[in-house]
Parts: sequence; C-alpha cells; structure tokens
Amino acid sequence: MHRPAISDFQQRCYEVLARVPAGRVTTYSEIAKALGSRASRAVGTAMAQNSQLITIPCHRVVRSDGSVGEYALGQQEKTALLTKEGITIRKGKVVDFDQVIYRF
DNA sequence: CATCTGACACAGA
DNA sequence: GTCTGTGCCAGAT
Repeated sequence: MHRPAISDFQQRCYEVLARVPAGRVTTYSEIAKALGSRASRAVGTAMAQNSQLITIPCHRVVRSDGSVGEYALGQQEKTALLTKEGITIRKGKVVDFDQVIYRF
C-alpha cells in the first residue's frame, strides 16, 4: 500500500545494473545507453525512487566524469561501500575510472 | 494537456 | 582544475 508501481523503465534500469559485478562501477549515462536511451537523469531518478539497497547495488552507479554522485545514504556511505568492493576513491572521484567501469 | 522536478551530461568561461 | 548555464528524459502534479 502507498507503494508506487515500478515502471518498465525503472525495472529495466535495475536489470542492467544487476549485471555490474562488485569491484566495478557503471554510470547513469551508460545505463541509459544500454536501454537505448539518453535519459541519464531519469536513471538517477529511478535509483532514488527505489533505494532497494539490499537487492539493488545502486551504489555502483557513478557520474560519467568519475565523481561519486548522490546516494540515498549519502556520498560518504556510497564511497565506503565502493571502497569495500575494492574501488579506490580520491577527492570524491573514482581512481582509474576507465579501468573499473563495467562495459556492457 | 501544461509545468515542474531531479542520485545527470556537456560546453563554455 | 573548478564553476555556471543550458539541454535532456521520464515521472509527478
């Protein structure tokens, strides 16, 4: 009840994201591309709407310039989770971004 | 149907 | 390298 229905677009965002393994990241823009769209903003909105931190690893989604981006529990928590998965973050940006980004 | 909002991207300064 | 403005798309009102 009071639970908004998940749109097709959102569900596809989560499916794509689920392909990203721990230790790797993806970007809002890349997810959009994987869906045949350029709606990077809508992807971010989809993550914010869901915030299923258990089933959906939305902490692995960062900005296209390598900066961490937003997170339901805050950037600090997002950074901590990524660090635990082996990703190094310095000054709010992913180190060796091109090496850790997952290519669909 | 019109308008606003946002976990963004990109170009210019 | 940082900051600002403009464009973008889907969802909400």
